[in-house]
Amino acid sequence: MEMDERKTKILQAIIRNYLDTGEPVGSRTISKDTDLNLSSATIRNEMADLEEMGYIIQPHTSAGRIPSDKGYRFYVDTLMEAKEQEVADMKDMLLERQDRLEDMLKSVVKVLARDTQYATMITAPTTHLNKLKFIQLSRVDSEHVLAVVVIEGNMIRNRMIEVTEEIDDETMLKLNMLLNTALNGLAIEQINLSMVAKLKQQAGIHSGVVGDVIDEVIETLTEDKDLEVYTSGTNNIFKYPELADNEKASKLITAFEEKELLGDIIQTNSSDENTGIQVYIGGENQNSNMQDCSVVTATYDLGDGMKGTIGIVGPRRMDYDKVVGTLKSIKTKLDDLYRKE
Amino acid sequence: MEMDERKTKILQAIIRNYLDTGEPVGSRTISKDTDLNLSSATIRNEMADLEEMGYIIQPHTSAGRIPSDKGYRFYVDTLMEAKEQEVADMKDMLLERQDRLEDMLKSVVKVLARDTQYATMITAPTTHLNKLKFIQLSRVDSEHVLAVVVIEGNMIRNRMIEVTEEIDDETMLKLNMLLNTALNGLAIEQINLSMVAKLKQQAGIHSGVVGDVIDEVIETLTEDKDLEVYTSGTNNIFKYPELADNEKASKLITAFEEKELLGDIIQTNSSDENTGIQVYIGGENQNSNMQDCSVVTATYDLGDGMKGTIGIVGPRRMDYDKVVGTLKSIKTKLDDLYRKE
DNA sequence: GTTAGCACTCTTTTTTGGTGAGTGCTAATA
DNA sequence: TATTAGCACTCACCAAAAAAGAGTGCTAAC
Repeated sequence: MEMDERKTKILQAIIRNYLDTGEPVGSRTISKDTDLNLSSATIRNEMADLEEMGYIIQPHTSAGRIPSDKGYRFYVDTLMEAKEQEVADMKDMLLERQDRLEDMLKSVVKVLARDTQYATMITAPTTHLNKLKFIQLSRVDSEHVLAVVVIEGNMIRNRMIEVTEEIDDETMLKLNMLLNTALNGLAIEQINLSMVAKLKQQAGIHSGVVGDVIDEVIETLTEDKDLEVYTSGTNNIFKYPELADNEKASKLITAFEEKELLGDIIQTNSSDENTGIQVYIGGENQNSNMQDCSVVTATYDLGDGMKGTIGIVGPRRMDYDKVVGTLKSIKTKLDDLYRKE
Repeated sequence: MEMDERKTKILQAIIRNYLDTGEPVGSRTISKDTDLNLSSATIRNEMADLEEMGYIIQPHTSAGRIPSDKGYRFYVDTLMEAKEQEVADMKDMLLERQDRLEDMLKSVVKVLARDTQYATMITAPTTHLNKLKFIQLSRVDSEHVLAVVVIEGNMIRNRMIEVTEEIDDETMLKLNMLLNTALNGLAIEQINLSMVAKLKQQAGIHSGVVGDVIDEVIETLTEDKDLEVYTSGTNNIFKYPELADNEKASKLITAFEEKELLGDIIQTNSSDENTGIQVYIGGENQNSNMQDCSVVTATYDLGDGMKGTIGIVGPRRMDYDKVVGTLKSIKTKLDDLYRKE
């Protein structure tokens, strides 16, 4: 059987209606809602076909139809009209460009959650071309040396190192010189054991400190395991009965608290290169706790290879048009924001 | 009417039983469960008295009794036997002393949630005697200067500052000297406007940079607003029917996501000075979203005035003995841990 | 002071029957 | 041949009724 224009129209009507109401939609409704001028009986025949083709499902005999994952997929891929959505407040918020990236991200998810009424997550950007930019060792007190590591994209990490030996100012300067000269501009692949050994040797009695610093550098460069994730509007899942029963809600809450979702997705990131937006519908989700949800993600890019992901999680019958539109709009805003510099 | 030994025993039996089952407990049960050898009829009389005194409540005629907040309070204050509880895994975990405080805290809440089956939170320690220990300015590239601020207790903050003017190494050194000499060892109260003005003046054309650094210093010293909070086991609330209905769960989830609870509590911190442990039962909670919960908090102290709070949130009928015991044990472990140095 | 006995209350569960939305199928229609 | 009217049938949903159970308060006896 083939999809023709009339079937498409009917499917679209069914999905639109279901997105609105959340109730199974019957033949009579469609007969009245579309401009096809067909009786409910004819619609029923068509609906039987659509069901056979796998686009819609009947929850039980004598109920209307609801879209299947395949149906939603068809809708998202070919029927949806995602117009860019302005997000209230967002513009002002981004213009202020809060000086702490962290605060900015927190605001974004918060506003996004309030605007869409779904649960939202965002990952802090991680760079994947990780090059070491700068190392600074400073003596804080007689027992502590502070190592500050800055990588391309101005991500900063600190490590307080305990030292047993006394280090005078001059030595400190030398160690700084030594480390910066040797390591600056390098990526993780370019740092090897013999290099480390040589540096330690050059540091003489301070090889311990140098070793610790290098450990920190390596950790910083390879770090993506504990990527920072901010969430907002988790409670929104209770607005959708299909997610709100205890068992499902519990799983979702855990997934949000553990911030596991976006990590999973980023792993398998086959994000659409054109738009940077990806839609995962119900069973399409890898994560078993998300099988009853749809997830829409957007990859944002702050330049310098600093990329992060925004995710919106809602029920299957989420308002894809709006969500995709909103994400598109935010994505471009974020992309532009830092690129302008 | 007065509390006598028999009433106490009966009250204790009622509470113990209710903590176990979550069902209203009837006179017959108590008659069998205690060693008083009294008939259910006698128990009924006593229960009527206990109700009159406000220690127990009858949800409806012809149901058993459940403890009131006052009843729980009596139990916690005088009946409970909180024996220190070993937490499985915890010992090993702390011995390893993960070098990142953050990871350690995350592990603590996680283990705690798994062990108690309640929802848990922990705040990163904040020092309240905030003295500036050390400032380090470094040139990262031609447009960026990195300011690192360390305060007593080795809390570190970074700020990347954009500069328009070129700054050579020597000037950098001078600025560092200037700032450290002027500010080190000071608390927020000791930094005043005229001092800032003078510093800026001494910095000449670099007054902008100095101003930014001082802003960051002030922010760091006063910061306690966005105190870091880690949570775990939020989903545990679904294990207790009295918290699991959608509306209540939603509120709780939000409170956890927004991390508002511990902040509230820390504000009004009248923490028991002897044990550092505090119990808030139902309506005793300030936070309106928590009126159906009990919260047990412990203040831990890493020395140098670095204090943080652990919170365990569960239903009114939480296992106070176990929770208080566990918290005591963890608190002492944390207190000892860093003090040993 | 304690207890047995009993009527009474109130929740919870099960049963029952009715209602309505929606379907699939058949036969008539354009 | 495609569409439609008509109709019997299915099934979730709701409300009312009935039954079961747990526990109480009170009275009278011990």
